[in-house]
Amino acid sequence: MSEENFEVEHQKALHNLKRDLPSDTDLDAMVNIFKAFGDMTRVKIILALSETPLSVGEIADTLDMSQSSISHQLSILKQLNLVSNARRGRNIHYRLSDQHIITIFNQTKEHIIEDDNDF
Amino acid sequence: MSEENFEVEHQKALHNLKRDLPSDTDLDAMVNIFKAFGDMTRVKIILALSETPLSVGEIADTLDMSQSSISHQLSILKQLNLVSNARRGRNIHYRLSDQHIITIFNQTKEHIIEDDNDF
DNA sequence: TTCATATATGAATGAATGCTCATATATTCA
DNA sequence: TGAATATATGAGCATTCATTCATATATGAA
Repeated sequence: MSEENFEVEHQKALHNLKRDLPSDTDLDAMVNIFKAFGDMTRVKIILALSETPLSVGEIADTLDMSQSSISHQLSILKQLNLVSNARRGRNIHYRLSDQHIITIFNQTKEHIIEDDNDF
Repeated sequence: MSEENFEVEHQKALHNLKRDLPSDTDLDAMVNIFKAFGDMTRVKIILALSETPLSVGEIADTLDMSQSSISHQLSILKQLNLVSNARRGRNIHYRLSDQHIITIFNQTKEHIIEDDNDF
């Protein structure tokens, strides 16, 4: 494409952008999910749950963190429908609510790996 | 699977978890990328750049935000190799450095959509 | 070189957020 | 029912972080 054509196309795209960009309301759900993924504790919880359902105590044990902290984080993940829970005898077991989550994690890992190849 | 077998498998998985969970160092890169995605401004920047390369000023204009704010956010995205830049005459044009990013966004959108179907 | 334009950057500030501590709630077992 | 165990929750605190403001740097035009 010629330089002039690039400019023309660029201006067209630029003009449409402001109109076409999703609104805050539309993006909110996505941003909130990424916020949830942007914390080491929550990522570890998710990775653990991707192996097997776990009780709050088991997660706290596995991650060497307080019961309270894990419970707080689980409530955030639950509110976003990233995990679900169910009582199982004396405990409450949490599980991933959607396998998409792991796909997203893997995709991100791939991005990082390709990045490292730049050296 | 019987209840007893479930318990046995569960205990095995639990035992392996602590050993197999990636370390903070391993997860750091991923968490940082998700942190970057967990901000409305940066998400909008990325969505805009997915349409066409843009200068700092054009992005600020499109998002109705200050030049300084956009520049700060771009420097974060650049440090994570999510965008790259190149001078183009008087301006500096930024572009997405990897199409993976859009794939991740779309995957996340799908998660949200499936979620909504629960009602 | 001098002026104008585009971008980057450091400090300051207010808001958001993760953890802890104390405590409330809920379930099981004796 | 009462004690023990598991989980949830609210307040407080320290930290992180996004934006603003002021200013520095860099390029192009005259």
